[in-house]
Amino acid sequence: MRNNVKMARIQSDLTQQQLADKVGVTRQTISLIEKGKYNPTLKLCLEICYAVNQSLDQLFWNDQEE
Amino acid sequence: MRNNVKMARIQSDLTQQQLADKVGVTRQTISLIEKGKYNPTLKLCLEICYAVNQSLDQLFWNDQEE
DNA sequence: TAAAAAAGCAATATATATATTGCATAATGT
DNA sequence: ACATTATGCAATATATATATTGCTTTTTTA
Repeated sequence: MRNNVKMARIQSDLTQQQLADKVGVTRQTISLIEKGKYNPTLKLCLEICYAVNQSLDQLFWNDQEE
Repeated sequence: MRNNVKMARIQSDLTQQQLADKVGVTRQTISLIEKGKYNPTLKLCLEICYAVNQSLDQLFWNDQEE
């Protein structure tokens, strides 16, 4: 579940709390997603994309690992 | 929750059941996702992408609706 | 046009994403 | 150094994604 949320958040100059508020979840949820310990829903992924102006592929794409 | 899963699945010449088997969920889950009545997890979205050789953006991107 | 296959759909059960609270640790600024 | 802010993390609670079963309706094909 690796992703680029943390990098994109920092580039957007947002704290975890600020991003959480923007997308309507708690700070913990953002923290766990950044750490790769959560499997977020598509809706939340999209909201994070909108919040930091990136696409799904930019933030969440992973080549298929065997 | 509109998406392009149904189109991509048909282009890949797969039934709902075959796609479900490929990605390890039930036919119902695929059906509801195609109908836009589910909010799938990122992991499942990625597995669907791999199964039909498309990207997240191709299958699941939606412009932010206000 | 009838049989077979595919898809829709409803109800209930289960697994897990997310919330909540609280505290510990790390980072940042003064 | 100290105060402040940001982040990590654990435990429990809740909401919801997904499974399961079974039946109906639609689509495909012979």
